Amino acid sequence: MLNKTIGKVDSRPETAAEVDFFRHVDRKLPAADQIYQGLREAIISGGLRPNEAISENRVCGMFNVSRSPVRIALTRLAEDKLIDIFPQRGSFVSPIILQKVREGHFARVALELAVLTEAARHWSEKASSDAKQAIALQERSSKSGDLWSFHTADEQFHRNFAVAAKLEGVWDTILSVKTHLDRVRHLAYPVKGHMEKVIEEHTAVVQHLDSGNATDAVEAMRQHLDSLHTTIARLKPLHAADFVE
Amino acid sequence: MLNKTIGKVDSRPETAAEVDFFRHVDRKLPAADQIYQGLREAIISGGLRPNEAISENRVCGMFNVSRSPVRIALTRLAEDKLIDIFPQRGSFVSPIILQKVREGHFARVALELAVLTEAARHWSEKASSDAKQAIALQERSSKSGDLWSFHTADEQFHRNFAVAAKLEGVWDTILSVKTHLDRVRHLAYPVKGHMEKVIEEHTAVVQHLDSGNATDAVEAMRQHLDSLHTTIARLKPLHAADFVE
DNA sequence: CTTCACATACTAGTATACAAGTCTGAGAAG
DNA sequence: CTTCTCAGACTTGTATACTAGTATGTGAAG
Repeated sequence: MLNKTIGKVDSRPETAAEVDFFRHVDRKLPAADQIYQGLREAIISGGLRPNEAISENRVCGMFNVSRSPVRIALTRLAEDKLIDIFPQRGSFVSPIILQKVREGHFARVALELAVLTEAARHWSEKASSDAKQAIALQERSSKSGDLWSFHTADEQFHRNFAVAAKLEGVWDTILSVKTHLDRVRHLAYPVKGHMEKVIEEHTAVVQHLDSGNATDAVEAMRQHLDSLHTTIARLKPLHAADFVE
Repeated sequence: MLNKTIGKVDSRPETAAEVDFFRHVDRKLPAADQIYQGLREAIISGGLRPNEAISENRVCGMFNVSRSPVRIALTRLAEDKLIDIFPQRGSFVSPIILQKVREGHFARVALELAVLTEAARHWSEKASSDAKQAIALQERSSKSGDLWSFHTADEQFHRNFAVAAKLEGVWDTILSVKTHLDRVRHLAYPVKGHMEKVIEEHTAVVQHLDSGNATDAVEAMRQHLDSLHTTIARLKPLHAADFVE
């Protein structure tokens, strides 16, 4: 089925990033979606580094597909500002743009606090147990040192409030504004004690909600979210080459 | 340059919507972007109606291009939830999903009020005159009855606050959450007195800011944004076939 | 008349071919 | 050695060909 072009690309040696992150796509599902998700995770988690060249043909080799689905995926990543496409010149992983991180943080705080206020009005046994389950998952990931599973459990925790507020669609918006924060966050995870601190702050938010104190829960969440600011200040000098603005 | 396939499609009669909204693309700029923008405007403004079939080949005929850039554009529209793609079955303009409208409204209010609060802290002569200029533009569009230019002037007015707050990127987020609201809004414009009311409310917000009263400005903006709720309640029975949920 | 089988004409997903701009390096001219 | 030219190997953008799944209408069987 695949012609010589694919065969040639497939037979060349792959870089470490490609071996670690990418496997052949499931042919029963749309290839473009799998490529988009795979590249997105790789960029956010740092497997593909800022300013790294990422030509369409290279991605074809990573996933063993043609350029058609690859182009769809790259266009979506460009819309997310995770890559920059320069026509006839190349495509590159975006640097981490500090202005975008600031704006993403601003939007995330506004949305999450509004959602949390609404979630407090609908707080239930189920919402509480779902939140605690997500925290337990983070504790396991923290002990085993699995950064990506800690990250997904974190998202599950925050997403719960949107579900509880019956505003699940707003979570998709939060996810998209969070994108550039997450790139910074993944630089912070290796820091000793970071995961434990996050778990403590999550626990505090749920305790306030369980005791019916919405105002304190919102304030605890605001502090939790704002702790990213100090993280950025600490990381900026360590990764100057990956940041702009 | 173009082959017989395009020629054939090009020679068939076009529907009213196609004649009104679509012209050949500018070959100096990326076709996919122009197709995306053109279709997006057509869907939001109602030129392409909810549930209308919109196959890739049909779009090829509208813009006189091949399927490659069309697929890019349709994929992006699907991500915006403006169309639904059913593999091997067809693509269709999404119905107006009331849950998405509610969630979009919730997110927009949270973001715009946060932005406005920040803008008030940086309020300046220039910001004030820019806002008044956008209002003047809306007055002209209102008198001439140009719905789309009224809409773009409305966006310019709201965008000003993001610029004043030095959070221009947040406006892009507001734009994307606004999408489904705008589809409803365009059904509302023909209502007598609607545009005049919007202009009054905009004027009130600027007056509060000019007199340094941030709290009143935020409250006036909240009322302005919430007026959409009554609009939806009024429109829902008139367009039941276009709405779901 | 009803129902089932199948040819046909769609659909979107994927692969490939071609177009056109950009960078780079080799080699000749000075 | 320096500088210019140009061929060739990239890049993304666009067009076309092919794959496979789906809807529909026609005609035969009952």
